[in-house]
Amino acid sequence: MMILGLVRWMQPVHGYDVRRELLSWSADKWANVQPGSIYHALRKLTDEGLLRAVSTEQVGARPARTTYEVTAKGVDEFESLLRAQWWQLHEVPDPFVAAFSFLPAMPRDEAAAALRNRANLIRAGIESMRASLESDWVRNSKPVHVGWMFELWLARAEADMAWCGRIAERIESGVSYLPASIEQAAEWSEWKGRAAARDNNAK
Amino acid sequence: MMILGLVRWMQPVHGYDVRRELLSWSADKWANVQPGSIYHALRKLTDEGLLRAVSTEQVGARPARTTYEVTAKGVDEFESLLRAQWWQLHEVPDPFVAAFSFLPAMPRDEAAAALRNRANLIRAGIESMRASLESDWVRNSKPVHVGWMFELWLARAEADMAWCGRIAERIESGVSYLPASIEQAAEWSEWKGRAAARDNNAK
DNA sequence: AGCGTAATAAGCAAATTTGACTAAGGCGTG
DNA sequence: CACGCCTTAGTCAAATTTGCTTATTACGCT
Repeated sequence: MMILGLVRWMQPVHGYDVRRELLSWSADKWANVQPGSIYHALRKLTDEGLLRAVSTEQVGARPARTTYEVTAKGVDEFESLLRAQWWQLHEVPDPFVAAFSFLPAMPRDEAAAALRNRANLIRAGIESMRASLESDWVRNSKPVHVGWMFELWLARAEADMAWCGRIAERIESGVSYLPASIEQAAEWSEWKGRAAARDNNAK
Repeated sequence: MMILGLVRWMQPVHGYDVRRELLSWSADKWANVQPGSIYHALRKLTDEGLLRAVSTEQVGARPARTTYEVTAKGVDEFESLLRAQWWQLHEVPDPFVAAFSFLPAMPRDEAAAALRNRANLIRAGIESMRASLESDWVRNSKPVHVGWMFELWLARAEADMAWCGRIAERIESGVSYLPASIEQAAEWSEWKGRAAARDNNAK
């Protein structure tokens, strides 16, 4: 719950403010927060005594907005949550890795093409990110650690891109997917058959 | 839903088989699947007509186990799901990045220490991964693309580790977090105050 | 032979997340 | 000035995920 952190930073705030801030950081991508979850989180945190509802204003006949503040307990909880992320390593689930584990289900040429495509998408991302890193806007108006986050993103993206290229080459080189011992051969043979069939259709 | 892919690969299977396979790949880490979700997913996929329940056996008085198979529709759906992951780039949410965005809330020395610690944890992971990559067990009994997945993991981990080191140095060097233009200074001043207070307590 | 532990197979309630939906107010514009 | 369209603020049901629980049977050990 890094919503807590945001409330702490922006307090006092109402839900819609939090939502806009999250969207402006496009945090729906790298955090785990879609707009819909915010209000639930705010209420839950209030029930747990980490937040305090400060006031409820109403402008015209629009939905009333409730403003929140962090309690002392909330600050403590936030600090401990924060430290959990700083000091511990949490593997992040990556759907691409999951999909890659089904490599034998893809025709060879499609797999290689998809990896090259992926490398290009990543390259495009890298270039636009590098551009904004060097733009005056980020350099002058954002705290420097925002740039550092961009650097992390860049480093990971470059590693990914290089890997895609290497693997695409190996797939194109036609090496067998089978392990050195041939026992497993039978397990994958059905898929190999299907993939081969598609290879033939494609040509 | 890569459960579908597993069922396709292992069919016919019952839930517990899928669960064991997932755990043996420790897929609860890199996929988004805890054991509890499997049975729900199987039932949902069956309702949608992607799977078909084949039989229900019972051994002794233990819970009856239901065996599933993939339907033609299920195969189609799986292929399209698979391609969505191969051809498109999906940013993955990383809680560490979220936590790092709150850097100004951490005392400088703790932030640097945590990053160095993180680098060490990653280094340990890299070493054990490199060991299993070179072990005969993986080289001989697993399809080669499993090794390739390890390589991706290694490449990312090395990028992360290097970044942690660089950033720890910068934090220790005492550079200001503030952007070049001083306007924003006020916004962060409260946190700076707190962090500085803790810096003083620590010494 | 008895006892504790692990494996077998799933179920379920509760927590979380998602995505779509409301409904009024303001603003530009033809 | 009437019209669409965007912004404001938040709700809600449905989908998903999680973690815990149940209740046999098999196995190892003394």
